Amino acid sequence: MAGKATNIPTATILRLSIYHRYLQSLMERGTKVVSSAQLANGTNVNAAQLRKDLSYFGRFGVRGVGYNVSKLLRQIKEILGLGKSWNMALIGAGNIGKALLQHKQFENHGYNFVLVFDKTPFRVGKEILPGIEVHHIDKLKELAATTPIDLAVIAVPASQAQEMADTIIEAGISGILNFAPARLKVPNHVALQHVDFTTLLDTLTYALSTKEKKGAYYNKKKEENRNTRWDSPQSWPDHMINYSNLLVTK
Amino acid sequence: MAGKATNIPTATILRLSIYHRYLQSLMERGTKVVSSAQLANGTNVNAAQLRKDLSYFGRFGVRGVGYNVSKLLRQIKEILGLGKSWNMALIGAGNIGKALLQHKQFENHGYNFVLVFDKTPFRVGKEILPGIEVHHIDKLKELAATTPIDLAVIAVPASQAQEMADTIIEAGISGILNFAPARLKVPNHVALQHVDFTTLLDTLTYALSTKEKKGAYYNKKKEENRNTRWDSPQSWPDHMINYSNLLVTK
DNA sequence: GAGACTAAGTGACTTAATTCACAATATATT
DNA sequence: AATATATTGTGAATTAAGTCACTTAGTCTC
Repeated sequence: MAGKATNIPTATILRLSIYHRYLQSLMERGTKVVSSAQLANGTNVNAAQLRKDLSYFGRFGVRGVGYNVSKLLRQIKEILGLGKSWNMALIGAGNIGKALLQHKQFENHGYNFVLVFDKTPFRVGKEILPGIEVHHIDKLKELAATTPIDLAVIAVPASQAQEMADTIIEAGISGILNFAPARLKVPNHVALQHVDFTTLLDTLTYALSTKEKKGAYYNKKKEENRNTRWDSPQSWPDHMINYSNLLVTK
Repeated sequence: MAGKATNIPTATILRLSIYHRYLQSLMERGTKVVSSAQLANGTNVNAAQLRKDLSYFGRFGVRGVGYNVSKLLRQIKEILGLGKSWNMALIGAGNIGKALLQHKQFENHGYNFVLVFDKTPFRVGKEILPGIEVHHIDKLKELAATTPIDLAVIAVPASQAQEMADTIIEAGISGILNFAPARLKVPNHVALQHVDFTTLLDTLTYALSTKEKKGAYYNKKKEENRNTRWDSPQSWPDHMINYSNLLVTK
């Protein structure tokens, strides 16, 4: 059935974005049609899962044939709300903030920083980049009234992050991408994602530590593959691909 | 039972890191003892889940009392493999890479960039920061032999990311944090995490779009809370906290 | 246009993660 | 030392996510 009202797994949305990106690269390469197996392989996903992910939203393929690349691309854009351009405010003009501002990828995808805020005295009022002035965070609500903001990106120290989030929400913004190492509390209508460097690194060290200590959490299941060498980088044999680095951030 | 060999959910490891950080802040504030309820509240997690997370590794609390902050902190450090310091190589000395190099948080947590690589001619051989020279990526294997590297951070364009990952793995490094917008394939013994800005943003726009269109995916379940106002930032009423931004990256 | 073939779509099943709810065990109090 | 109270630890129940395997519906060939 098309476009069910069933609960859509959060992970599905994330994968949709990944399919989207891969489809774009197929598009650029001039590929017209793609099968669920190919698309799944290119994004490290199970083919049935890909089909199920799409099935939450409709029927986009042709049986016996596959998916039309440009059509599916358009449809995923529609689902995710891409296609239009989104205004973002950067909160925090430090190292990370500045790097994000200069990150080309964002504008290519329709994400544009239109306002920058900080509260550190020596930053406020300065031009952080040619043509981009840093405003005091107190002006957020006022400026957001004239320049509508869809999303806010928090890149301040942990100690200030919650306070910034509250300010952002009070200004009527209801999407937040948080780079500060702190788990924010936001009311239910606000969409929130965390980018948490050290937490991700910690999961890596855990993996490395257990490998050393117990000798291969990994190898347990895959011991039979020992003879299968992986000497040809670029295309690891399928059974050696690491599907295990799942990640959850609340 | 303590320290079971049961399969430990990946999400548990991630939350352990989050508890760890919160415990550190409690420590700094001088708190000696904390209950699962407090700790869970501070990290936006269900108290039973926190206890279960810990139970995979042992029994760390005292019934009727709670957890000793410094003791639990030490034990989580032990589990995650923190405590020692980890050598990292940065692959890609562009905007993001440079920002990561300057990111103080890393050294505070025992993560140190000891080598920087790139392949862009005008960057190689230059000092990207005082005292830090950029090496050509071809030297990775050679230099990694003298300076042991635990983790590699990829911050190159998507088109080069897989190639870099292969090089890294060939040099014997088996932990990767990838900032490039591409899903990498790595053999099973390699631990991998993705930091995928646009994908995260896409999940936010999805949330915003569906809210607009269908009017509240969110409110459905929480309609009864409409009368409960959230006018006091900093402490949103519990039932309004957004627990829904789960995230998965394969 | 009949038969062979391919690949989407999906209900049923399996596996994994989360939450409940209560027994176990500690402290504090009188 | 008996009772009240607090809070952990965990088996059992629940909910959610992922995979299998089959049905359906297209295209292609002769």
